[in-house]
Amino acid sequence: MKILIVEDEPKTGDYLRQGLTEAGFVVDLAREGLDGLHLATTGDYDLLVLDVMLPQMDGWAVLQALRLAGREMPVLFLTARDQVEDRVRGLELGADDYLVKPFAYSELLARVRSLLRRGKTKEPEVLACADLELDLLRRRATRAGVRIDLTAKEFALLELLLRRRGEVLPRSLIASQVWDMNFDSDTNVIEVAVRRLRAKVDDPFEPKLIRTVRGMGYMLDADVSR
Amino acid sequence: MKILIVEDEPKTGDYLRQGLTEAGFVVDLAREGLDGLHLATTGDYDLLVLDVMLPQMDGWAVLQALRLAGREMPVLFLTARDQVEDRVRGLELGADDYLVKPFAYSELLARVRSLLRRGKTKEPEVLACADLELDLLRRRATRAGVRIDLTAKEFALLELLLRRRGEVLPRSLIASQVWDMNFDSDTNVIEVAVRRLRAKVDDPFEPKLIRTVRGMGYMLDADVSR
DNA sequence: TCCTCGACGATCAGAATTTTCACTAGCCGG
DNA sequence: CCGGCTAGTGAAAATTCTGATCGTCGAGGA
Repeated sequence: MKILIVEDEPKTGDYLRQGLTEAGFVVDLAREGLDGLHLATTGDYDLLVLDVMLPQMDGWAVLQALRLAGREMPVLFLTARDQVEDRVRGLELGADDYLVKPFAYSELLARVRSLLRRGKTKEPEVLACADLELDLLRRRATRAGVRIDLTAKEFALLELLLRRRGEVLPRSLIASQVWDMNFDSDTNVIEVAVRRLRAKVDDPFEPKLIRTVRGMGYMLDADVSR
Repeated sequence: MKILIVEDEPKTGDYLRQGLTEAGFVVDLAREGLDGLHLATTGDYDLLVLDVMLPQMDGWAVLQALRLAGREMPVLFLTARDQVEDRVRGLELGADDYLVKPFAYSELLARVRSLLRRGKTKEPEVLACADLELDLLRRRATRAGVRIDLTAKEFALLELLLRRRGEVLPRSLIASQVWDMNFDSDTNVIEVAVRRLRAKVDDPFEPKLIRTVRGMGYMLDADVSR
């Protein structure tokens, strides 16, 4: 798998190159937009990692030119915090996913792998259940059209519940997914987290979506039965 | 590599078995102390994962009997939170490392690998520099004999600094090790974390050990030069 | 059927930790 | 000596965890 990185900032560029190389990809790195565009149109890359902020020719311009040239490989955009609007703009131009700096290495790998796996077929970037929606790209939730701000843990928990909607998720699973923890033990972080999530997502609305399954775990479902 | 787990609590047991199996180990699981002891003395295991709390025959008893029988394989003890005293007791009896429940999967793997790697040769479990000591097992720091309580992040940071004592650690390295983050960006978490660590570890003492290397990063050293 | 007990989950407030933000101080090159 | 950049600082905000207590469901017995 060949990946092209277009990133002017040396540290980030090296970090990306090293990280992706270690993960077994073949990586090229362009330090500025024009070089990047040139390489991207000539070379045979499976994925492009593209910084939004570039001197001279910025990320959008590169992306636009690339698409005009008929190149359809998936593109992972790197954007700085508080540039969420960039994302929307980029999405319209045909970016495939976003990563907000600073980001965790595990996050980077996950996105890259996901993009490569699905190729051009975009996987749903919005999870939904009844009137509850979770936009994975914008990292934002909505219920009945009302925007809901979620913290990292809340987001992770809701994402898990939505991805496995209709299934009962045992605490141990939730713990291992959301906390990377083995739970045995004497803490009730999960209950508290569910409480917080409910307060935002269920309390002000009907019907209640997060259901407790006694002795088993939690389930998210729009089912009206009983 | 063959590992024996002795754990009565089904969830934890299954979690451990599954986790270690997936990591490529051959795993046996005993549900109670006596079974565990029997298997451990008969079978040919490279490592024992032993819960402290067991019905009938508890972890210490198993360990003791095992050592009496001349079995010298490394032992990883599982203890519940707030049982730090258990640790001391276990250490005296010849346990090799501890894991406090609940624990992260990554933590488990790290400990297991480390124990297997070093075999019977215990690697230093206390890092030190001048009169500053960091006890990795008890997760406790000490300076000039004074005990210092550290938070998770503080501990991780200090451990990193101590492990690479005398080296200048660039921010990007610290970020990737302690935060698993790519830093680019506009936050100063590292500065703040260093500040907090200094407040505990350096402010009340002399000489100052954590040095700032302008434009480069941070370094921990007892060097008196300049 | 109704009651009681015990286990499990819910809830809340407070504490601890971590992050963000705004501002200050210090170093370095010109 | 003057900016301009880098690091230090303090305080507030945000998030997460802990611990205590309360409520509720359901099994089993009266």
